[in-house]
Amino acid sequence: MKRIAESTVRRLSLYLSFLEEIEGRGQTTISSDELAGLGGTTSAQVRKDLSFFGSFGKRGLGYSVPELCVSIREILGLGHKWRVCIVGAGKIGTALAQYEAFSTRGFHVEAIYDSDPAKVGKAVDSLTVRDVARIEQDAAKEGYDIAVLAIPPEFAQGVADRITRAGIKAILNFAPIQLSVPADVTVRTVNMAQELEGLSFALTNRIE
Amino acid sequence: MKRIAESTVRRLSLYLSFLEEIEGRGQTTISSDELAGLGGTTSAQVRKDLSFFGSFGKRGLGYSVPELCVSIREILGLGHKWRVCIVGAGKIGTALAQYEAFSTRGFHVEAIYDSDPAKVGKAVDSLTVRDVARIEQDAAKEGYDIAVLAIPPEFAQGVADRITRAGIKAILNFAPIQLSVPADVTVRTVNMAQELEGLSFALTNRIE
DNA sequence: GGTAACTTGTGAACTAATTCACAAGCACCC
DNA sequence: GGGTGCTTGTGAATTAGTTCACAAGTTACC
Repeated sequence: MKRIAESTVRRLSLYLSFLEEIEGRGQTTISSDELAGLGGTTSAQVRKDLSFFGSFGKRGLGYSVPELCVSIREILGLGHKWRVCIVGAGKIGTALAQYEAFSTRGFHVEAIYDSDPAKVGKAVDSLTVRDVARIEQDAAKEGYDIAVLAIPPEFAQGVADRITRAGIKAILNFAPIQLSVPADVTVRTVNMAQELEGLSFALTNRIE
Repeated sequence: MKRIAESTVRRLSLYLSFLEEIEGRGQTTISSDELAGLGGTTSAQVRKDLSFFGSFGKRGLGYSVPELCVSIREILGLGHKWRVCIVGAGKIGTALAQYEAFSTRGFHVEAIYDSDPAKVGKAVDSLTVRDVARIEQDAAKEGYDIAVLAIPPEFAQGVADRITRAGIKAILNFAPIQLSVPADVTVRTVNMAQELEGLSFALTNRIE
């Protein structure tokens, strides 16, 4: 299988969200052009993105909305229920634990961890904050697929090392730091400072 | 001025965070190769990124850490104090209002808004939640530069329309929706579902 | 059955981004 | 002052990603 660009995967995820809404409205077919319009891209881009994985449409007709939903879900691996653990029971960590978009899309938050003894044992939604010291043994036992790091940057690399050694292969990192992990581990970093600085750059360099 | 790629801006932001740390440790010069190593890129990439904006290094020596910090801050427009307002006083909105990385990097949260009467008037940190109905007049009066949207997706486009009409030119959007805005407005969207689905894809398609 | 109106899937062309590779500049030392 | 060892800045080459353009397939209708 040819390497798939990250931009393609991001767009597939976007298409899926549109398709789910459209499916909810009862529309049964959609053309690449219509889907492109919703996502701010081009019809050729939509067709190319899908073509990496097969052919899902009917010439002259377009795509069946429900079928395309199923196909994209399959491509993205959304058939599974992924087991997620959150590390860091601060503001961001607890907000994420309660974030509904997680569960509604097949990502199940199994546990939340912190190193602060004052937080361990407290309830967050239906979960109890666990001591991060246990995370390796829990990871082995519960088989977490994804770890979400919502901890201060100075601890992030240490925790990343420990959880990757424990076998976790995917990390969603909210710490403003570049994690280094083994090649078979995938990291996505959400860096608010970086996003804001991108906006700052755009505001500053607008008049050219 | 030639159009600068978003990836370049992201990396500049990353370099800056490394440089600030390095400056704190008292190191006075750095080579493109060393900086590249920290950011997981190549020395040519670092030099090319900087070359779009001028020449900041000394051949044979490398870059002066403090000078490069200043230069990148200037490029990114971090000299200003940017005025930020947050829309949505839910979990994410309030977490963001208290997020320190905001203020330490020159982004000053001036106000937080919500439409829920039960939330309006409540305190969040040193701010009082305001009624979102006021946001246009406040924007005009206080001159917000950046709006952060932390509201449910069904309201996001409506609020985006209102604040762009009120003159805001930059939006950091946490709603899982594609915003459509006038061409002179910059939007950065942080879409957690998209990030998680990217991880799901990576986990699913790892063995090839 | 034929034709008109669509729309997909995909090589080819193009554009953007990254990496290469090397001349030119600087510091240090003899 | 000239040589040595580095490191930048940047055109050229390469690689990656997007858009074009069109053959081929589908439906609707006469």
